[in-house]
Amino acid sequence: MNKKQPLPWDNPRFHNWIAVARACQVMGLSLARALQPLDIKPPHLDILVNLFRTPGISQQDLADKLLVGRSNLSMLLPQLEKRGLLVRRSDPQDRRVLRLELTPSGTDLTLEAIAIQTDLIDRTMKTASTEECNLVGEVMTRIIHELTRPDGAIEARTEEAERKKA
Amino acid sequence: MNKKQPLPWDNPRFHNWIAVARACQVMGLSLARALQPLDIKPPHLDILVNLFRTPGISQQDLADKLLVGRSNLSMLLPQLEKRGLLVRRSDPQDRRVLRLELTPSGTDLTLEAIAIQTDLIDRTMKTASTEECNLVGEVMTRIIHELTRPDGAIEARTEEAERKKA
DNA sequence: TGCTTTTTGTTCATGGTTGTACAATTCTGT
DNA sequence: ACAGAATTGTACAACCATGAACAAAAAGCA
Repeated sequence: MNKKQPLPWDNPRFHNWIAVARACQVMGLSLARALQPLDIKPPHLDILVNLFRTPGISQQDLADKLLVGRSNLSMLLPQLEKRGLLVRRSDPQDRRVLRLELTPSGTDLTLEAIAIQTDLIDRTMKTASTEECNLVGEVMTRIIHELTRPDGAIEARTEEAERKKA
Repeated sequence: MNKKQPLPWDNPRFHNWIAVARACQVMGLSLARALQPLDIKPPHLDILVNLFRTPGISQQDLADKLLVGRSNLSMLLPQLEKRGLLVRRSDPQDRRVLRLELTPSGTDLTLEAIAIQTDLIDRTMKTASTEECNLVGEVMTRIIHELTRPDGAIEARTEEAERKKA
């Protein structure tokens, strides 16, 4: 039954990717800790940064960008709105969508959070040269493109997505 | 108030790290999908692989390796044990600890899952040469070491951890 | 030995994420 | 114009992960 299964510990792609995954995990934990003083978590930061760079985006488009379910944003956004960090304005052109925008205080908080994140990344990668960083980013970009191709291994097999194909 | 906050979009360390984070996210989603036929999820795979490579490990040591809370394993392990994938044998030397070990069928499933993961990684990184992979792993390893230093930004600030310092 | 402290695993309340079901709105094709 | 399909956001139940509180066992120390 075992159709030749050599263990992959010596496979360069395999074990180096494992290092990538672990680095992401520890970076995520460190970021969560570094953001505690601002009382936000990494998912909130993702939202805020996207709103900063793309004001007026809809909840659905934001969910697509972040690769999370839109129900997730339906829970998170009202909570950030109550904190006065953003506003959800109904679009007169299409009354289904809510256009998202940072408030001034939301923009301030976002800039603070970005500074914290940038500082963490800079300190963490201080031993990597610009050329090394660019090569890493190059490899990662190819991975992302490979996995997000239309036939890629990424789309969730939900009923809604199945119907969309038909 | 704004003490010079240039936006980091052009900072090589910053934007290349963002690519790393996104690659990890899409790879995690893809792995979850690829593992569906085996009815396990990435966290289960992490557990199984560690048990495969370190038989007889205790729950606490496993939690430390995986960087998750031990209460998490207290929920997950009995469920994997009920599926017959592993056994938890009480240590006669120290009757507090439970020694974890894969069953034969657990080993089989682990090998299948590793094959699936290896295949996914190989396909995804096929455009990256061995040298590129090794450089990526090198950079990631330095990041991990930087973040897991004793004074690093990783340890959770829990009451238990605070007491340990005193 | 006795007493305190530490360690291990479990239980439980809390909060986060997901997918599904649903109402409101817009689009499509005839 | 109008009925059916598609899209947007919400509500909800299920599942996962976490930290705190706890009981049992071991270790440290007088």
